[in-house]
Amino acid sequence: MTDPSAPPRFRLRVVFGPEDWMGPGKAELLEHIAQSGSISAAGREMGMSYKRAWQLVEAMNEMFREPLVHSSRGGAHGGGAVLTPAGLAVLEEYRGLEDTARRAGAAHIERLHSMLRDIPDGK
Amino acid sequence: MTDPSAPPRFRLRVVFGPEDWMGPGKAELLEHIAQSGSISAAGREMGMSYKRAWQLVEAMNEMFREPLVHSSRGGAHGGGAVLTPAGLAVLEEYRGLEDTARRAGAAHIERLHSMLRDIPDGK
DNA sequence: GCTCGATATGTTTCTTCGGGAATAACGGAA
DNA sequence: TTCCGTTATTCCCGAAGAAACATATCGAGC
Repeated sequence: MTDPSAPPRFRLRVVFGPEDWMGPGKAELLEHIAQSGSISAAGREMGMSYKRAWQLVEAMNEMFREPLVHSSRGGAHGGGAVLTPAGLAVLEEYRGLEDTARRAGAAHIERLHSMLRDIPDGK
Repeated sequence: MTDPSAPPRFRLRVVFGPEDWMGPGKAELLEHIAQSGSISAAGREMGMSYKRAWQLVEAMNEMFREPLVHSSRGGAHGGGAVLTPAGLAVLEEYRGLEDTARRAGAAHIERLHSMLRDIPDGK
């Protein structure tokens, strides 16, 4: 989850309620599902157990009016999962939020960064 | 930590490295220390153990070039803690970042919010 | 109808995190 | 010099959550 090699500068979680929130992990999971067409493959790519990946998917499917991920069992390759239009919309909205917030707060972040003891890197 | 009564809409963590980050909890702790003049009182007010509060203070003091909290033992009332100028600066910078990011992303958040299954409240 | 790969779900084990208790140090004030 | 309330630090333990393991289910294709 927390990538030790290239740490993200910015983590943003939108909290709607005690059980309902949208954050970086879920967004990344949606992206991997969209790309791989599989929950298990997405989890594997993220170093996340299938169970946890599935739990996150279930949580997202329940918190939004329409499910974000459509999954199917059996069949030619055992099954798979795809993003619904709602899933794609939520993902893009979240990514847009991240970009917007990051750009708007860049000056603040830079100022905080410059106050650190050991600056990890100039850029 | 997660307030059940009035859930915040927005949680923002600036990650500088695996060990170094600044988030809502640390910011709130700084505020309570500034107000109460005591680490233990601040922790108590936040429903946080003294141990944890102190650990967070230590982490902040080490990650920034200058310590954010100056603490002293003994004396008239047993001791206390105050924010250094650096502490005040970091706090204000973080709050500024939060405000800026929240305002900039308000439209995105509102759109995500409207896609929820059960909208907690109209406003 | 058997196989295969992925979804779906339960069970058990393990690790991590934080709380709580216990203790020491400190220094002004009575 | 004794008292007091806070900082500082260590140790033990329980709860929470993730990981690991174990099955069951499904459906196209062979």
